Amino acid sequence: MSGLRSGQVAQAAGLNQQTLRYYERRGLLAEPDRTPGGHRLYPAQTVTILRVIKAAQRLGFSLDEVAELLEAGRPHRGQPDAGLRQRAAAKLAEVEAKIASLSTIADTLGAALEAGCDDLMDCAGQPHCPLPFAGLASTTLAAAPPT
Amino acid sequence: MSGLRSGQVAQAAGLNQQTLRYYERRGLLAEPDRTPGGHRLYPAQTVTILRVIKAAQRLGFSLDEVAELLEAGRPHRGQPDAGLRQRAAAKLAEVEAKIASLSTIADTLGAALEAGCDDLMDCAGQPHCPLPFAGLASTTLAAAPPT
DNA sequence: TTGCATCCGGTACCCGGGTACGGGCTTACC
DNA sequence: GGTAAGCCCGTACCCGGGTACCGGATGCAA
Repeated sequence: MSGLRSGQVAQAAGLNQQTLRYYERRGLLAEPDRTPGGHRLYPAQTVTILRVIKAAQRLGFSLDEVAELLEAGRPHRGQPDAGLRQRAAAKLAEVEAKIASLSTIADTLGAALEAGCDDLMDCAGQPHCPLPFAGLASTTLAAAPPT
Repeated sequence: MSGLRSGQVAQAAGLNQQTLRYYERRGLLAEPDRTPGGHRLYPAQTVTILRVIKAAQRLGFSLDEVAELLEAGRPHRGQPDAGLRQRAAAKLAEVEAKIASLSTIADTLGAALEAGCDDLMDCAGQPHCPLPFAGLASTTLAAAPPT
């Protein structure tokens, strides 16, 4: 019933132990139990958590955002936490915005390929090729919060 | 017909001069002409290029990748560069993969919201909530090149 | 020609996200 | 009990992408 040791977890999740400790420091991973000697004992669930973290992260969430998401998705302790929903909903909107932008890019790339557009710059700068890059850029910038 | 000075370009593109020089060092921006005194004189096109760079970058391309894209999209000098097409096509595939992943995440978030799934971890770890996070994670990992 | 805004280059620093290293203590197994 | 593998913590380092600071040189206009 001991749980998993850091090495096992790390291996199972495909990352290294330093990273586990790092996530722990960052608050992404709860502090696990310890053996009497001080070695970490992780619940099996941890591997799943790590996968989730990695997945979210790969998709453009920062560790802080991931932490937020996890936090947001945590069991309501006492409160029917509507705040979580809001965060989740906000994230959803973010994701959708990213998808939209990426779709634009994809279309653009596709169109460029199709059209034999050989110089992205020319295309973006001149009206002969319907490259929405520039517009996309400004749109994106306008839509984005002051980074 | 002096062209634009770094400050103007920077302002027009919404970033600062250091960044221009940085991009130049990185090879994203060609070295511009100079005044006799050594001040940079950018062609107006540069602003567009910068917008493109920013747009691409915001969408998850690293500077190196952006450089590649620009390089790829450059006029064929002598060759009918099929290589460019390939790169562009590869990027397109990448983008589409990202979109797919993001869509999964979006669906997941949406489903979680709908289902009143309050703890992402529980959901991801147990079958009662159809959260594809874990699967997504492994899929993504498997599909991705050795980062 | 003087003067102020700009720009130059170089170097140093910041942040996010890890990763490596090293000395020392646990665990586990024989 | 001995010994190797594994883990501990702290600290330092790496990379990407910028950004800041600085002293000195230019640009440009009055």
